Amino acid sequence: MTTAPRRRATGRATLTDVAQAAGVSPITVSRALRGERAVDPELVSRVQAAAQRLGYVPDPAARALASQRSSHVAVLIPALSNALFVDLLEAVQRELRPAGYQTLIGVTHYDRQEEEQLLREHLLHRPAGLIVTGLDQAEGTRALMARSGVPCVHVMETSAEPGVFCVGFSQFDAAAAMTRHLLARGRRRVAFAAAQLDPRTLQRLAGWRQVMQAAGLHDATLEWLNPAPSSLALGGQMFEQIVGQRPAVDAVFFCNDDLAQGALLAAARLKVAVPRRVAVAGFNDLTGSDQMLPPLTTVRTPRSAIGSAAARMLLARMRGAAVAQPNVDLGFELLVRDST
Amino acid sequence: MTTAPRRRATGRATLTDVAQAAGVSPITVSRALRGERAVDPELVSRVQAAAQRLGYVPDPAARALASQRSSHVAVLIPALSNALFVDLLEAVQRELRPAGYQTLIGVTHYDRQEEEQLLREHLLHRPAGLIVTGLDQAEGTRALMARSGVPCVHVMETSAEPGVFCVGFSQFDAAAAMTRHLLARGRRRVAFAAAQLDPRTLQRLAGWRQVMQAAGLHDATLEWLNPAPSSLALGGQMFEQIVGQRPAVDAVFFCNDDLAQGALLAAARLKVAVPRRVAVAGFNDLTGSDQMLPPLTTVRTPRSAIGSAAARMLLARMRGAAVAQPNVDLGFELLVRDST
DNA sequence: CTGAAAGCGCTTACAG
DNA sequence: CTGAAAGCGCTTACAG
Repeated sequence: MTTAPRRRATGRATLTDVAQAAGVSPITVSRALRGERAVDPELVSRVQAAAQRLGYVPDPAARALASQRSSHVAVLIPALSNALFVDLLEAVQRELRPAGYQTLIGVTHYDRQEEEQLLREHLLHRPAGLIVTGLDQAEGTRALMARSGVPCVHVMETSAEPGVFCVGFSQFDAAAAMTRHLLARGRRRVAFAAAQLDPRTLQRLAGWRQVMQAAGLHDATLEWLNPAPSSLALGGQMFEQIVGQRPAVDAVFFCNDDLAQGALLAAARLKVAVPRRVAVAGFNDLTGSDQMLPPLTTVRTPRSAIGSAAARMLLARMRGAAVAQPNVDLGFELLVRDST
Repeated sequence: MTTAPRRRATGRATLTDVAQAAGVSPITVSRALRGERAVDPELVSRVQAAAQRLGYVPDPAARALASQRSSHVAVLIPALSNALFVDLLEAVQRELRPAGYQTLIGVTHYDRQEEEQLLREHLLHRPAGLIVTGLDQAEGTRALMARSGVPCVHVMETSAEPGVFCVGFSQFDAAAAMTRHLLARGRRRVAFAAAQLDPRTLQRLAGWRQVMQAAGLHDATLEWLNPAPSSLALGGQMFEQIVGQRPAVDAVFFCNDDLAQGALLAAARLKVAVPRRVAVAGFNDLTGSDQMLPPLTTVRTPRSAIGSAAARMLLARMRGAAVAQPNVDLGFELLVRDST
């Protein structure tokens, strides 16, 4: 017959309960359960059995207080309204949850000040790890991150900078590839239309620009940049303006699929033939792009794979393991459909 | 000249530091800062000044350990891929963050078992509050919630059940209103097309059914139910099937806008005139519905208002305040555009 | 490989 | 209205 376990106020078994049941000291239970340091295999199994029997689950608050490190991972993303980041997030959670980490989501709204403020708040909770979008943090943000010593992984971009851990792909190359595709299709006046104008959008702009310049086709009137948030409605407006004001334009490369989808809808409304009169291309392959009329040519970006890889890299860093490849480029795929 | 504050290992000032600086006991600092119980106003301001000066921020882990309650609020939603819940979430965070609570998001994927598992995990962290979607929890989930004693608010539906706190609207009434609108437009064979088939979708089905039956127009062949997740592609397929197999149908009421958007795109592809030959209606007024061709008639649902109100209600419950109205109905709005 | 001691930074009763 | 004591449930050095 086993002794009835002592229970704390909340009714949950404690480390001490397990220790008594297993006939060892609490610290041994702690070590056995965490798999830290060498513990006699026989004791380990005795402890595990006792923990199992008592339904023991470590108290995250106590653990955080004693170790000065919580079981939270903070993930900073620009927006939840962009399906891109939802995919990223789901992949991150899928890796982190089974490993015992809780994901705290911070939405920066594409604002570096808000990002810094969010980071500051999250740091108070001593997160075990950090995932942040992009590499373009404010001075203060970088300083906070460095000072905190919390392991961090950047997502969506790549970097060769030493000491920086990141998983992403080359936004520049992806945009260049799409631009080359349009030129290969015989298009000459390829406009670039962008909204939001966050760092990754500007990298795409640069990729487009370089290919256009190399082809001797670049022209400032082909750049349509709008700092407003990306949306179907804005894409429609931009498209209407472009074909209205620059009838010679024979292709529009939008920096994001929602803009391109809006453009396709506007083209139907305005009876502008796509791709006959003007080709339309997007970026990211968001939901619905394959359903458009015509289906949208776009760039498929590996955000789920990025989320998984970043989470696994972070997991390694959090347990102090070495990371063989600190800069992972997951590439992209040109998805040629009927709109170009 | 002020004494240099003692600092803990992490470099952060502690409650004791503030107490020394203010010349009071730690417990008085704790009470003064939390505004709990009566503390001499003069001491309060002295404490606040000291805290300010030392840049004191309470340690969430210590607080959670001592009080057996964390500063987390867990929010359980079915999916992040439905823009509806993203809007809800953003509103919730907007209320909770300034109040000092962190939001932990749990995605159930419309699965009651997964919901129960998620709740179980979150409960280990002793959340201060809980927001859950709908009222249709599994037995075990209900038991866990009741036993935990954690204040909870349900969202998206309404309930008259005593002891249940909820903020939402009548899914049944909203669907009934849309159906009546279609009948008022002279439509007679109004199909109802739904995916996912979660509880709220089934309530909409019931609303449609009741109006159709009351009008003597109900017919089982008008019900198109598909348990697969809702998507543009599925909406297109369903629309194609309906007009193909039931040419007499003169309206299709989709349970969600993404399905209806897909239907509109399919209609364009199939050259089915909307609304002339068949009217199309949706639900939720998601992004893009106003950009469709023709713009989609739908029901605008107040998810942001629901998120804010639910968060405020939870805030009241967490501080032990009485909630005057435990069952808040925020209504809905029929948005008649050109597709009906 | 294992343990006794101390401590993480708060809050909860219990006194006065 | 204020405080001294105890404790929340763990982990971190420090010994052996």
